[in-house]
Amino acid sequence: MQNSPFRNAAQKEADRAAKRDAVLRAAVRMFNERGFFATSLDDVAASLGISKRTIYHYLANKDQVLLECITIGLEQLLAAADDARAEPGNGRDRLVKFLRRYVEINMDDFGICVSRTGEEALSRESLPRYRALKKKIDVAMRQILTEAVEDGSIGPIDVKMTAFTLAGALNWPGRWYDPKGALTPAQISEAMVKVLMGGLDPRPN
Amino acid sequence: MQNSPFRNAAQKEADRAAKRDAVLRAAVRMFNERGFFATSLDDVAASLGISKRTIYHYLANKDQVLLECITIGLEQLLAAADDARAEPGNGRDRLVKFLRRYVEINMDDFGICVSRTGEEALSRESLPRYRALKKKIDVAMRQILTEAVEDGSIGPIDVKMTAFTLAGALNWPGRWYDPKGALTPAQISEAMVKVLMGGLDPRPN
DNA sequence: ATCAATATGCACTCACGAGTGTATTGTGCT
DNA sequence: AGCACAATACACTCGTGAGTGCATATTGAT
Repeated sequence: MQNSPFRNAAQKEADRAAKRDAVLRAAVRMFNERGFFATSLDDVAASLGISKRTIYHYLANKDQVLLECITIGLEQLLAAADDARAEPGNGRDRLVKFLRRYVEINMDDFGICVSRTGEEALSRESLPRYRALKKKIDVAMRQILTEAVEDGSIGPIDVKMTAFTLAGALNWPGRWYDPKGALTPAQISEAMVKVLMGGLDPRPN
Repeated sequence: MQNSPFRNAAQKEADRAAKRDAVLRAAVRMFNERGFFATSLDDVAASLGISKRTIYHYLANKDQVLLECITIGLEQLLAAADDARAEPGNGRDRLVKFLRRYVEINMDDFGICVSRTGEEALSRESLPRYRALKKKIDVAMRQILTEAVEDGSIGPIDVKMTAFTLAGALNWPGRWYDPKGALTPAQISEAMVKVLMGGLDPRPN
């Protein structure tokens, strides 16, 4: 299979995907740095040494650039939920696994983009897809919480409010995390999950 | 003192302040609804039945409109910290008081604006003031936490990470709170604080 | 070598929105 | 009455950035 057009076609496909990916990666970094609205596609193109027109060969418009970035981030979160649920141990173990990973994703480029971007940035057409993914994650979170409550490995908390509270706390690092700071994502994630699991009230021990 | 020019001058001042205030109130609502960048001052003016030029008689530019809105929100939070610290009871009581109020402020128009607005939206000139206020609140939060740890009314938590975790959780309602929803701010605030204080782990009781 | 398709750049249009110059109206003061 | 000043509107400039038409370059296929 030296010169089969198949392999070649696949190669082309891969090339194209790699370029598209590079655009998204450059875009998400600039979105996170300067904000979505303060970033022009001309800026993104310049940072890659290409022209804006080229970007439009891989992505339909600015809105789609953002939607793709967010989708990547959200899909990482979904994958984290699936992974956690496949884990052995009790409900609490799976929950902790999920939370730990959730925080870490929120300090990754695409995750940061998710936690920094509100609905206002997306177009009317992109919103349904965005909301659907968000919903899926919320459902997964509640499911994991419910299972943990049911097997008694965490206390009998209000699942809905707890899911909201956790989501807020876990998303926040996307706002202040500094890769050049002293703490690593793993340390931050561990400390935050500890606070959330243990609560502030003193524990008899 | 029927026709004293003093009263008149004061009256004028008050009129002016009231109008300025009305502009800010209209602006903050639209910022929250559609996002800062998607809101033009023409829109804000139209919603008040005035022309954009009038807005510029009360505020220097769009950046200042935003800064004022955020400042109002942040100052409410600062006031909440002061109030809480003046409260009787132990450290935990004061902390709970502060947290409860913090959440509620984040469901008020100006508070929502604070939690929805990132640094990217502000101009270089406005940032120092913004950051200074943010810092003050963070300091106050840590102070309250430290006092509670020291008098033993909450567990020996990591103050810095806890402050971050709390801030995230408490700010989140600004993103999803819907005034037309079933839950009142007081209910949400109570439930969230309960989750944070108690944690997820089961408590022997 | 040539053709078709894909990739890329250049230069443009177009809309929108921040901010302003100037004219007009209203209001209290003397 | 007339003056000074605040309030407000209208109509404008000007920059910026999304998106596009067209021309060119590159590359794989025959």
